[in-house]
Amino acid sequence: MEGKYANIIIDISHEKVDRPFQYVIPPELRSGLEVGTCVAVPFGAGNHLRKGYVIEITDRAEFAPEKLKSIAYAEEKDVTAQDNYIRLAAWMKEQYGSTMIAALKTVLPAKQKIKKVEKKVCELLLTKENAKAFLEECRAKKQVAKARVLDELIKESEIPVPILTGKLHVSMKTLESLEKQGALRITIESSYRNPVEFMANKEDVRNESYGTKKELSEEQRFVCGDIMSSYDAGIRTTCLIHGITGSGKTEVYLKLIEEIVRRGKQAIVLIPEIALTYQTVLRFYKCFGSRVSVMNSTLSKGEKYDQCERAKKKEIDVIIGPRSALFTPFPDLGLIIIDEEHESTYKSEVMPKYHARETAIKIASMHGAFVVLGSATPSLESYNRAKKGEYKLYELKKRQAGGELPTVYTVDLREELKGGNRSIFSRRLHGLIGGRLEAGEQTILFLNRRGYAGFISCRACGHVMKCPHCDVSLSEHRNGKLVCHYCGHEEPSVKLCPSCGSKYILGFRAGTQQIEEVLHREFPAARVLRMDADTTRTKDSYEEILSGFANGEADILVGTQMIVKGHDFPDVTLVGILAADLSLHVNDYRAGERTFQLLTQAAGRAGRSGKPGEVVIQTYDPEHYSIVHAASQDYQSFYEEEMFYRDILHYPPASHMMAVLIASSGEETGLELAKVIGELVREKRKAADDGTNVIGPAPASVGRVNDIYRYMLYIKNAEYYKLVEIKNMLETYIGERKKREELKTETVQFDFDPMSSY
DNA sequence: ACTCTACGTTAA
DNA sequence: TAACGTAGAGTC
Repeated sequence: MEGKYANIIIDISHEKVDRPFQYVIPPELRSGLEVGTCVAVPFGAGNHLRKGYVIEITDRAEFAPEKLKSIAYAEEKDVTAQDNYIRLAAWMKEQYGSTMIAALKTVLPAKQKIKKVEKKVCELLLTKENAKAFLEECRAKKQVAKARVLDELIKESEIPVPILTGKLHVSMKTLESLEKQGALRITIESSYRNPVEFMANKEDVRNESYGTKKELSEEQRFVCGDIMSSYDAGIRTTCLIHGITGSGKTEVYLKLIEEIVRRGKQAIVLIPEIALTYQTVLRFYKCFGSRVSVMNSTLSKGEKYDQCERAKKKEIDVIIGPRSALFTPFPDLGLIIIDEEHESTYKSEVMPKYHARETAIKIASMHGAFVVLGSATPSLESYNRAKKGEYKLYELKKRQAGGELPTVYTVDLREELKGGNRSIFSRRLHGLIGGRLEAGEQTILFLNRRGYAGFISCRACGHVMKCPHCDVSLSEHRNGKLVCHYCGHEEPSVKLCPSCGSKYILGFRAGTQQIEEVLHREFPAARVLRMDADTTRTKDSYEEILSGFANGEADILVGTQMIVKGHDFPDVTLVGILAADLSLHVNDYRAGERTFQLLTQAAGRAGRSGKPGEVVIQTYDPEHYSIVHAASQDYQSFYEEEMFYRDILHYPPASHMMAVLIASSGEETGLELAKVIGELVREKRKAADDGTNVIGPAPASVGRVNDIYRYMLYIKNAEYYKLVEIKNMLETYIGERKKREELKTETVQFDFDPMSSY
């Protein structure tokens, strides 16, 4: 790449210098320099040579050119892990439309707070008498700080540095000077803490009931064997394991990791944060002991840093964690496993809005590793790729404990209304709950209100108000109008159902709290646990409720989607899904897919340990394909029907879609810019004639945040790289207008194949 | 992280 | 007022 200047991030862990600095590229380095290259540059007043990373090469001087210094030299092109990760950051910036800094920050392991982890200790080297003499000498020289230190050290010969610098107000300089004079020594004790050992203490590890190494079933053995022999043959194709709920995917993961570790490689296991529980971690700990570690959001930066260091030094072979664990710097990475691959938490919500699946595949290809995806309800994206042969598909069709899949009843709530039942519980569900209480078995009641966004539906016939252009539900605005958040289509609110004329057409309101109250009224003897955002403020309370329920401390658990993930409840034989429609009609094209996933996962909770399970799905729309196929536990049919709709409407994975968020402090200026951008893309693409489809602009569903107005554009194209081209074009366009100071508060953000609605 | 600078303290 | 110490700013 041509360019006179290089923007460089200095390798110093301090927020104040955590930004690019521009340097002149000397002629002899013109050819050999690229983004990601490690260079040495003079930095600061002392012009000390420091390590840095090239993040951009440009012709534009962004700083007074006469003040620019020159790069001293470029590091030899050794393929260190670090360089790999810089290149990964550059890839993410390009793929997902982010700043280089943001990409680097997500990719590079936390370097900060090293001091807190390293325990620095001051140790007196002189004898007490000599020290006293030296102390007097310092007093004489008016070196009060030094005197203070010596005074303390005479009392106690070993003192941690933070105490000296903190309480005694002594600078590091003073201590160093004392060290030079030979009065004391500063020693660094670095102590790693292993969060797994911390978690998995005592009897639990020896307790056999927590599923130790079981014999693999024939199915499981076949999958492991086939994957490993492909690996040994040098094949690195991504694998998708589609295994029904309870088919024992974790056993397959454990076996695969064992094989990979035996070959001297390391493995990363990604799980949705919500499923990262004591139970899960313990299973891995039992297999790999202290060679496994956890990464999660409750760890401090220092602890995260520890994990990275241990990974680099090969002190661990396996790391378990959420999305961010992807960037654990293993030197010989062999395998990345993504469990519950369809989960939307694998897509980052902040810049860079990367998807863990694609990023994992990129990382794997950089390391000669491969990726295994696993789910009972694979995302349409993954299953589509498996069908096209891009991924290798494996199926696990048998339940591990030999149990049958539960019996599913679909209850039509419209019929309940006709029959005069206005309760939250249908008569069937009510009866079954009573039966379970008598039999002493457990029940889970599930309210899937994720992304619930005020859709309007008819209680009598189930009709839902939809956009005539986008096939997503219309949302009710405060001004009473119904709005589509993809294209901006607006229509007045309705009093009577346009389909059947009933006046019972309105939004849906019910919370876990109301359900709990009704339960107390109807089943006074039942012990009820409730789990939602209110009752799980802290991480521990979440764990407490789940394990409490698993241990039989309650008869009924009421909760939102958090209860259907991860935990095994052997005594649950009834699952009630109270309003399956809630997740069906959010204003998002993935609503059908999400509903199918939630229902299947929830139904899979019932009857896990041999005892037969029953599931009741309550809905106003029993004919909807998501509900029908979830009830019959038929992924294949669901996939085909959903894919048919995606094809027609060019939604992912049939096509790719880029969401463009335009934010501005001005209501008009924002809309104006959104329109201009829309037209710009339309013009350019009409000329190219490549099937690009521009939708909008429309106000975002949260149209104003902190007095910033937000507008959305959606751009669709079958080719991902075409969208990247458009993104790059828009980035330059915005950059130029910013430089001419035509744009000030306006910002533009991109989200590729979005998982969340705006 | 390191250096520089400006300001504060202190003992003569 | 020098000499020492310290807090804060800036680093292309």
